[in-house]
Amino acid sequence: MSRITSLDIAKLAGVSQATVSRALRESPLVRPETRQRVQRIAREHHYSVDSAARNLRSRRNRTIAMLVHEESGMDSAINPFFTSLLASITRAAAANGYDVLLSLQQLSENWIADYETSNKAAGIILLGYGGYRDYIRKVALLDDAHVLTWGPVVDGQPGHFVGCDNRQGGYLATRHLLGLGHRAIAFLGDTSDDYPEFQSRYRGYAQALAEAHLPATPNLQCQAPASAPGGAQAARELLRRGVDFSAAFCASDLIALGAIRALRDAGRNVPAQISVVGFDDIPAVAHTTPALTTVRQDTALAGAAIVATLLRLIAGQPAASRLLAPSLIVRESSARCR
Amino acid sequence: MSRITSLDIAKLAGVSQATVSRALRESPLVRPETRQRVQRIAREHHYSVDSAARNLRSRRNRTIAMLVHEESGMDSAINPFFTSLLASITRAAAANGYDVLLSLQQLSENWIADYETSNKAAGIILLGYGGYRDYIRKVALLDDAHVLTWGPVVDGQPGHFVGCDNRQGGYLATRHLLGLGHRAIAFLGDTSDDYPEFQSRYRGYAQALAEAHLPATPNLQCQAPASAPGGAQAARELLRRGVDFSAAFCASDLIALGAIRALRDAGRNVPAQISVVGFDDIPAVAHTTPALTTVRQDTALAGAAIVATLLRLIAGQPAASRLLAPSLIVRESSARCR
DNA sequence: AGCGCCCATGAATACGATTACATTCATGGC
DNA sequence: GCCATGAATGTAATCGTATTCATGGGCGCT
Repeated sequence: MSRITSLDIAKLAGVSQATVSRALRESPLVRPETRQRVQRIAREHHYSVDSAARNLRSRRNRTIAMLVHEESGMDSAINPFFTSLLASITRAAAANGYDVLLSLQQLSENWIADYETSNKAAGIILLGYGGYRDYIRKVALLDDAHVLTWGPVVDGQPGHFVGCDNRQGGYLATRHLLGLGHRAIAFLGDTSDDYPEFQSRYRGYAQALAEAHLPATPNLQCQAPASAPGGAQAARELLRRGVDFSAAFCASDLIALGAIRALRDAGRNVPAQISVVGFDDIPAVAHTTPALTTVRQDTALAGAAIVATLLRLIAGQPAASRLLAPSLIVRESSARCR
Repeated sequence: MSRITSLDIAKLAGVSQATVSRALRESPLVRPETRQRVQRIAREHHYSVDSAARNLRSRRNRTIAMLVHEESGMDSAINPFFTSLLASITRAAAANGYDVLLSLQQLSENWIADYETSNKAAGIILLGYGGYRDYIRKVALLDDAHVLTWGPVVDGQPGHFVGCDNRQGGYLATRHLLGLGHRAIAFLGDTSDDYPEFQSRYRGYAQALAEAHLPATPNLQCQAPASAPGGAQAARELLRRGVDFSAAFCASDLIALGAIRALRDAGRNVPAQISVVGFDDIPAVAHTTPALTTVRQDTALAGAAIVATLLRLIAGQPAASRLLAPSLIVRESSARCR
């Protein structure tokens, strides 16, 4: 017994296969009465269009691929921030009638071939490739591909981007701490070229300090890998240096969690003695003790913007890169400076 | 200029299109020399097989769909535990040459039609549908579909399942607390039929108590929605009752985070006065203060088991449901009873 | 009444691969 | 020396739908 096809439905409905195809696609070419009858019969027989045949014949494709960058040595966790982004992208795609293909990728020369050339997806979203600017540039130059990258928008760089205004986020966080009376504010995060987002956050931090006529002391800045252990290590390093500080702006929530950890272990109370601000607003940090003050990237908005932009690219329309405004979420980990 | 096809490659290589197809599929029918030449030419021209045509003609499909249940009113976060499961499933699928289609679904009558009937995927993985047993049963009876559910295995229930041994997890957690000298141990979690996993965890809890000749007092049990606010609310309710307890086993990490929150707000120190154990080992809880003692579900193993089982189903081979053993991760939130 | 036009539908073809079947050529056994 | 065998490749049918082109019938207009 083989699969039921549109031809079977056609026979059952007493029309031609072409009419079935048209009826199911809501074509105005078919009489409403006929359309409804065909649709009813199709439904009753649990028929649904074979997407392979449809894609082949129509030379179109309602799927987008989400490639999440996977560090080679990394364990099985996706960056928690990406989780909610991923969810909202999926939702936005579904709202536009698109399916989402998920893939965790290490850097590889030919995934474009694997996805778009092979007609598996009409477009590609890159998550977490921030540190691979050269790579993205190369991809952007393949103009038969539709690629959108989540990440920092850099003027003059080829390619299409949607990202958070990280500089603005860093600025908001630091202004918040300044407003609480803090003057010695540390920055924890990796500012190497591998993390352009962190660089922008640092820039916002420095800008806020400059506006308050404070120098961005190198002593107060500490390289931290983007993880909780990294944050803990950086905080310990800071304490070891013996510099005085009453607040820390951390380039990610995970760094902040680790830092709080290390500070408490060293007998410093957060926020009573030291205020801490994170970045991302991952789900857990609203419920930790103390609940984390952080910068929220609006993932629902981001997902919608990403999908909308990619669909424009796919449709061949011009699409501008976009920067989304983050917002400050004040919770308990930041307090007035003694 | 149209897409490059296998026919173009055939002309370039001076062979027939059929030979190209065979060469690219590593068929032993084609002479190694020819095969390599064809492959080289295909590579040089960035050719890759059109998956729509391939799927159509071969009536096969190397894609599996992951349907994550989405509560109607829920905000944009996927249950954090699913994130890592999702990652490891994707990884396991890729290792077997399968792509993964991700979809967030509310309950709907015809997603089977949408995915498998329409030939978008060869099989379906259900995540988070634990509370919809009737639904799953109905799906299981459609034997032209290949559906695997992550969730509790119930004897005699139709369908295929891979899940964590929740009872065993609850048992381990409770034994751990008993071993620390606790006698009044609370249970926080929704034990209604909507959460069969939580029911099992509760059963393990009750079993451990019984073995220690302790009753499972209803007073010590508190319904908590599966979220941090739910956990906080349940903890407050428990305090309001005025029952004495020195430890709490929470049915999920989020509940535990909320409970710790509420306990601290009420002036009870964790773990000095009250020990708390969670369930899931979501990424953040290793780094909170205090770091959470919890039951870990091995997601890497789970992902591999899920994919392996589903592929057996797709291949038409018999596949048994599986229960995976969880393990206890002792951190700081549990301490010896005073 | 006759002409043309549009609306609804049918017939036929094309999408790009996989695969059953046919063909060719060399080899070996007798 | 001839036929059977098998390896390597070519030919052609086929997968299920979208779409182009052809067709017929009803309707308005003169």
